[in-house]
Parts: sequence; C-alpha cells; structure tokens
Amino acid sequence: MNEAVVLTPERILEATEDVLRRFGLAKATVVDVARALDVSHGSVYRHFPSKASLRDAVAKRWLDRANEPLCKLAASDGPAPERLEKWLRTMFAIKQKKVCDDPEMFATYLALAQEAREVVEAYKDKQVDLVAKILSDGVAQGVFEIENVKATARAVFDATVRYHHPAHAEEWAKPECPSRIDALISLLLKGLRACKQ
Amino acid sequence: MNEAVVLTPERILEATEDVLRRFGLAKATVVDVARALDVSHGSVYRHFPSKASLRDAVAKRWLDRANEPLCKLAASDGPAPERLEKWLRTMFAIKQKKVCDDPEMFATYLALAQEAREVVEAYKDKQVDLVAKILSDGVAQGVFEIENVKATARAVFDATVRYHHPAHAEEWAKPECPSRIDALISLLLKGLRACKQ
DNA sequence: GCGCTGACAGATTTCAATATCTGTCAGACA
DNA sequence: TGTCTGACAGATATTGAAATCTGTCAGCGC
Repeated sequence: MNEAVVLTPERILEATEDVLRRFGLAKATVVDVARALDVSHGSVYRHFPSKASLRDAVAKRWLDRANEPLCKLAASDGPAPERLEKWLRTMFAIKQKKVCDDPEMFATYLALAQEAREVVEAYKDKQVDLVAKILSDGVAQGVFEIENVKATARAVFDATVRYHHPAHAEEWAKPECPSRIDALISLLLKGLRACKQ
Repeated sequence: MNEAVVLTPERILEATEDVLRRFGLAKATVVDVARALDVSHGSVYRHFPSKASLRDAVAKRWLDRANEPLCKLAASDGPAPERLEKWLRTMFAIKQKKVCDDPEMFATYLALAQEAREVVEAYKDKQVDLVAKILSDGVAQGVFEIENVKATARAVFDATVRYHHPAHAEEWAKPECPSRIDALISLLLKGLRACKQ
C-alpha cells in the first residue's frame, strides 16, 4: 500500500502532464504540480533539478509515445517506396491528430520546438534515422538509387517540414493540403527511385 | 517646390518603412509616422484606411523589391535545371541577407507571415508561378518530366520551405545548413529530371 | 539517516491605474 | 471645394506596486 504514496519521477511526470494539459504551458507552475501530488514543491526539486528539466522530460515522454507507430513502420518490411510513403503520411497524421486532440500539449511542443531545445533535436535525429533505415532498405531492394543515405534521409525530412513542423500547423487544416501532400510525396519518391532502363 | 510637401501614399510608405526600421513592428505607431512627416495622424488615415492596411502596403513594397531578381531569373533562358537551382539558391540568399541586414523589417515580415495575411499569400503565389515558369521551360527542353507543372511547382516551393519561410530563420546560420541545402536541391532535381534510357 | 517540509531571497508575473494609441469627424484654412 | 487639423471615444499599452513563483537549504519527523 505504501508504493502508491512514494514520490517517483514517473508520478511527477504524470501529474505534470495533467497540469500542463489543464492550465497550459504558460500558466502551469511547479507549485501546481506539487499541489496535484499533495507534496511541497521542494520535493519536486528533489527529482528534477529545474522547471525546464521537468518540462523537457514531459515533452520527451510525449514525443516518444507519439513516435512509437513510426518506429514500428520503419522496422517492418515490404517495398521501401510504399513504406516510406506510409511512414510520412503516418507522421503527418499523428501531428495533425495531436494538434486537434491535445492542443495544450501541442502548444508546449511548439514552444519547445521554437526554443530549439535538445530534446526536440534528439527526437528529430531519431526520425531521420528511421527514414534512413527505410531508404537503405530501398537501396538493398534495388528500388532506390541514393549516393548518401543519411544526407538524403535528412533531405526527405527537410522537404516535408511544412507538414510536420508545428510552426506550420495552422496550414494543415486547409482544404488544398492533401493534394499538396500528394504532389510533394510523389516528387520525392521520383527523386529517390532508381531510373530503370 | 510644392510637390515635395504634398502628402502622397508613396511618401507615407517611405516614412512608415523608416519608422518600422527604427522602432520595430511592436513599437511603431501611426502617430510616429505622422510625426516623421510633420502632419497630423488624421492625414495618414486619409490615404490608408487602417494601420493594418498601411503595414500591409509597406510589406508588399518590401517583398516586391526583394522579388525582383527572382523574376529576372525566371524570365531568363538557359537549361532549366541550372536555372531552377540558381533560382532557389538566390531566394535562400535573399532571405538570409534580409534577416541579417534588415532585422526589423524581417520581424515585420515574420509577424505578417504568421498572421497568414493575404499580402504574403499573393507573394507566395507569385513565387510559385515563377517556379512553374522554369519547370515548363524544362519540360519544353525535354530535361524535365512533369505531369502537373503547377502542382509540382507548388511541391518544390513546399519542399524548400525550411530555407525560405521566416519561421525557420534561426536555422539558416547553422554550419550544417549549406550541405543540407545541397542534398535537398539534388533530391528535388533528380525527382524532376526525365529518366533517359 | 533519509525524505520531506516550509521559510526565504531574488526573479517573474499579475493587476489596476494611468497614459498612449487608433480611428472618426466636425470644422478651420487656403 | 478639397485637404488637413485636433479633439474625442473606445481600445490598447505601459507602469510600478503587490503577489506569486523558482530554486535553495536548514531542520523536522519517521
């Protein structure tokens, strides 16, 4: 019965995510988090050295959770072009869903992304690695023709920035968006494909 | 000697741009503009119906001026791939130069872009038309293989958003930027090129 | 001893009073 | 007659005092 009462980083993160969702990034305070856990705010500082580190840890958890389906897709097998297309569309869909369902957490993520914090950088690097995995599978399958897989994966990530970077989130709801995504993906796939003679 | 004293939209725009540069978008007021012109602020409202319309008109002038070299490039002749590459690199360079040389005006433009105002939309449409011009030249030359020129031009514009949208301006100074631009451009050009057998 | 509390200093945010700004318009002036 | 002014109402921004927050730490209680 005691373990439910012990103050763990995990419980703090849970509570912080709740508080962020309830009050938003701008209003949430460490005191609020402590209050939600029924402890003093000093105790929170025993587990996280600063408010920023707490915020970052919550963001990391949130990003990792969002990232899970993408990891699975990258690790699966099948023809690389279809897999890449599916991967990109899934990433766009995840982001778009988040911006609708969890706007406060998304605003937190947006703030993080704008501060260009290392949590987000690490997350992006992970994404690029997943793209690179699919691309190298494609090279092995003979369907892609790529000189530098890592750089090309980065280029694919950069080229699609409009549909996954939170700074562009307002545009995602526009009616012309899907067809613009189609055009972009087909241009990128054409650029990756080996020219068969 | 009288014509120098007449209050014209042109003179107001000139003064507004000065005031914006001096005080920044956040601080600049219509009263400041009027003071710079030595007239009452009521007179300014005789030529522009609102502060917003004045701000937009200044932005339009500024954008049009920045756009001039790109129009020339699109209208010139020569092999389309080289021309497209040159066009893109010129656009990136113009933006990057602006962000260094004219930070207050750039902040104004950033604010405009974030408000997604129609001035900026019109400007982007113009840019896409220029890309489309180069692409259709490429098709005529037999070096590009494109189903829908307009949609593809939009896709090229979207794919390069990271290097021309002001929301990403902070990233432009990073040392890895040039090689990422190289990778992106070469991927896009490969996607546009006709596969010769 | 170990984990937690609560008081504290300095930084940051809030809030309400005050000042400034936007946009209008009746009337001065040429 | 047509252009410009300056006073005005309502909206917005600034300011500084008070409240709250962040991060620390000596000490309490288990």
